[in-house]
Amino acid sequence: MNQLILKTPLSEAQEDYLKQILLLSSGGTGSLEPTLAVSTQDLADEMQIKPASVTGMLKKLSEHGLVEHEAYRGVRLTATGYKVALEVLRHHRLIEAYLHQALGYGWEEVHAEAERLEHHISEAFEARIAEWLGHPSHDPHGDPIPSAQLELPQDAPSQRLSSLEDGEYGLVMRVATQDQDALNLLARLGIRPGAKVEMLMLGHSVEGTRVRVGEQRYLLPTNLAQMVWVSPLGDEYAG
Amino acid sequence: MNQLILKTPLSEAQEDYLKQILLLSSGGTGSLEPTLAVSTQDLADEMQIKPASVTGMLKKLSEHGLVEHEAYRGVRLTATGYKVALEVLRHHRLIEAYLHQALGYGWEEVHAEAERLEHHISEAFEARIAEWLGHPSHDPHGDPIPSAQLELPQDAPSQRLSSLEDGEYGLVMRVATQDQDALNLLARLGIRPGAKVEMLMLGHSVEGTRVRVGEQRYLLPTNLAQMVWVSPLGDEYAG
DNA sequence: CAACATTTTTAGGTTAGCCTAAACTTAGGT
DNA sequence: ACCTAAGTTTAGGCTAACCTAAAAATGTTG
Repeated sequence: MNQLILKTPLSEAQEDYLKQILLLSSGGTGSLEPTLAVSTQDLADEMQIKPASVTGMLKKLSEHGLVEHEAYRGVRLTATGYKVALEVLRHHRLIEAYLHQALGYGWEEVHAEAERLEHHISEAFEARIAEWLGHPSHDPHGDPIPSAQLELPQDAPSQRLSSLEDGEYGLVMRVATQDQDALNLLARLGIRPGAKVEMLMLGHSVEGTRVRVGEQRYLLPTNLAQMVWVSPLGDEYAG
Repeated sequence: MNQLILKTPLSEAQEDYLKQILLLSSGGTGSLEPTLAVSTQDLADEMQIKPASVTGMLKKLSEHGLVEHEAYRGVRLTATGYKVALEVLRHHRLIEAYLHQALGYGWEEVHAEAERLEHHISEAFEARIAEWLGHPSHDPHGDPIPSAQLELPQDAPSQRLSSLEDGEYGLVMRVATQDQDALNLLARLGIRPGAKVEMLMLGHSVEGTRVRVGEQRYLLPTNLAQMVWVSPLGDEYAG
């Protein structure tokens, strides 16, 4: 319903740039407010292309009024660019939710498929799957889905699993990575949105982060523990 | 299941060429046996591009061993090219069926959406929607869907609606056009797979083709009546 | 069977989006 | 304040898939 009207329809590459600028500028906290400027390098790393190619594309996006690019100082989304990025993100996350709930994909499997489909569905398709899903506010990774009006749901505050105190319990709210191997591992351990995780005593060490999920104890690489966002439960919820 | 392994993954454009060569070479009869060679001109017309562009692409497809192109004499699919074309067609028609049955699209609306999606779904997605649908043999237009092994269902013989005798009844089996306006008109009149149509007395004239659908009588442009394939029912099934 | 209209190919050009290599900021350490 | 490393931009290339214009092959027809 919120079909944005632009002079030129955007290419797949252009949509991906805008989406990545949004994700990087909001710093992976899930809040999606485009605060910081994003560097050419960071975009290049994220998109697996060379910085020189990024510069070229930023010039084009800038001419189209979708970003503001100050040479050597990074790039920011304009109001229009921000809306387009949210629209792409809405497509992506609705598709993830649909693949999971309607077609039985595992929550860790949906990203790659959504990544390709997000650029090729119509507004009608978006509307129909949103309807089927009951207009969900979050995707299977716990990421917020912009509404049809491109507004973001208000998320309860959460913290990284790695920041829980020894003995503290957390309810997993988000798994914030797109790395397929990381997703596979976390899925295998049962660390997914809705799961309860305990930070073990002496849980923080150079060897990693020690946690309990269900009956099992795991030594988790700390960088993985940083990708998992939890809402603390207090020790009384043990079990 | 039947993921074809090719040295180079094909581009969207290449897949479209192979699909169109298959559809044109089987002459729109629905049988999908690649009998005739296809001319550069016909491909150019169908795909809305210039003949010169077609020649260039045929050269490339020929180098990849997907078609045999004899200069000035048209093009044919090789065995490999035929399989790829069937795979693309399977994607297309499964998607059409899924959009219709799972997401409530009208049968006349599904083509455009499927046209874009067919190139961007994984084999896993194909398998899941095929499963959900119960491995259908035909899409919402009545076109046959190649099986996962790329075999085609055996269709009962049918004839064009325009070839029914005066007073004869026909059961609509296929609506063989991709023209959106033609589809809209036929859908509005209730002429869809499964519908029963009567050829009226004096039904054939230069003004068009006169038919009855349900309670209503229509003067149908004859070219539209030629797109509709029916299985004759005999007059006794009146009503 | 020669001439012409049609079809097809060739030759050369465009745009999008990537690349490499080299030149140019900018910022940090002393 | 300078010098260097890191980050960025410029310049020049490449490929895919389209285009136009002109040349060449085909086949139909008088």
